[in-house]
Amino acid sequence: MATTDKASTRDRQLDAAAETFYREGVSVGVEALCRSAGVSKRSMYQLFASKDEVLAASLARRLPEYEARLVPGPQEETGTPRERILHVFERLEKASAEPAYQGCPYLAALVELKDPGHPASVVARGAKEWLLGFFRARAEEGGARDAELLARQLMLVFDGAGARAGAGIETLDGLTTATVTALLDASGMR
Amino acid sequence: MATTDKASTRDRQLDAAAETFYREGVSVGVEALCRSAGVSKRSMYQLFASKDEVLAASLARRLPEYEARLVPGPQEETGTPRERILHVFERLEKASAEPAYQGCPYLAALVELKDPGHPASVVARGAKEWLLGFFRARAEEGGARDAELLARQLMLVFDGAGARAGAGIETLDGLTTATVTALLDASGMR
DNA sequence: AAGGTGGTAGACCGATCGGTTTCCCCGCTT
DNA sequence: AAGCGGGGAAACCGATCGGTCTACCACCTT
Repeated sequence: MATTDKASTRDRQLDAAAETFYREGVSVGVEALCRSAGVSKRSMYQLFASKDEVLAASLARRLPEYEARLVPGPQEETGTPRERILHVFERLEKASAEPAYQGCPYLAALVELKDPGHPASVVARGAKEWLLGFFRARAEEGGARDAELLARQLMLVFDGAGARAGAGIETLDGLTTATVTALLDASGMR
Repeated sequence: MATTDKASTRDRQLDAAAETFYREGVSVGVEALCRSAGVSKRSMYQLFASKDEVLAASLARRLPEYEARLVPGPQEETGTPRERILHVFERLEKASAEPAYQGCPYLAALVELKDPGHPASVVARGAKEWLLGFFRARAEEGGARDAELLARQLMLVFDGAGARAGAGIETLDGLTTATVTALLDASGMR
């Protein structure tokens, strides 16, 4: 049948790979990757040229879902710009409370692969760029005095909170929302 | 002579190891570690039980220097609490401008070794705890409304900025000092 | 029923991992 | 000068790395 064609097999492998990479780190072995996907090495290497490509593709595959979780309505502008920004951090705090939380997978990939030219690093930078752009757009809508500055400040808080919560040295119950509120107020955003 | 006794040999190995771990990541091989220290594996394993121990010891060895760079006078309270906090971020921004900057080595270790029980993770958590304590003490001295909250906010900014600058996706010229100033003002600190 | 076809398990490859051991030389002691 | 001990180079160990390939099996077509 058509539901088990190449594409969906590929997607299932990428979903399993994304979860395994996230749980174990990017240095996890190909064997473990295949085991978690329930597929043989031969099959995986028929779809992907290398482990690096699997990593990059698995990060890319999660991107739409990642973005949709932080920003629910892509077009439907639900709420004020301020509310939409705060919503991102509420989702972050919620996610970080889960026991399996390990921090933002895109920032983790950038840190673990120190190589900026790695295909997965390119994907990860794209994810960060997208969120920065979202913050900047909302900051402009909200009339911040310096939208670019505010957006970069919010990224600092977002990535700092993700990294610290993921490392288990911070708990974030209301911490980021309190911080972001202070920064929004200081920026003159309504 | 006494200057080339066990202790100083050990320290030289740890200094070289710290630099190599920082440059290459914690997954660097023992062989490269020995090469950079100019010592054979045999000698290194006479001083350290395992690579994990070398990593933990090398992070611990850098700790006093790391702390002194962020907080110049340990006892001599130079400047107001606000100035002393801002000084930390000025040093961070200065360090992050160097081309070899890779982010805070302690946060990187926590992210790369996902194991919180790893001896190096314990050292790294200690480094983070120390800075948090410094911020909290200054926040109290400065009369912040909620010193603990402010200290945690500053750690968010510190680690977020270090991670992003280290990953090469942020530049930090004045970004953290502007952010911290806004947070200090919002906290009611004088 | 016969003959593909595609995917699986897993052997296999050379390289490298962390760690141990052998061999040998070099410098110190007496 | 003879002997000793520490350390460097490198062989070596079993395990694992990323990646390839063979052997087989289950199913689909005709």
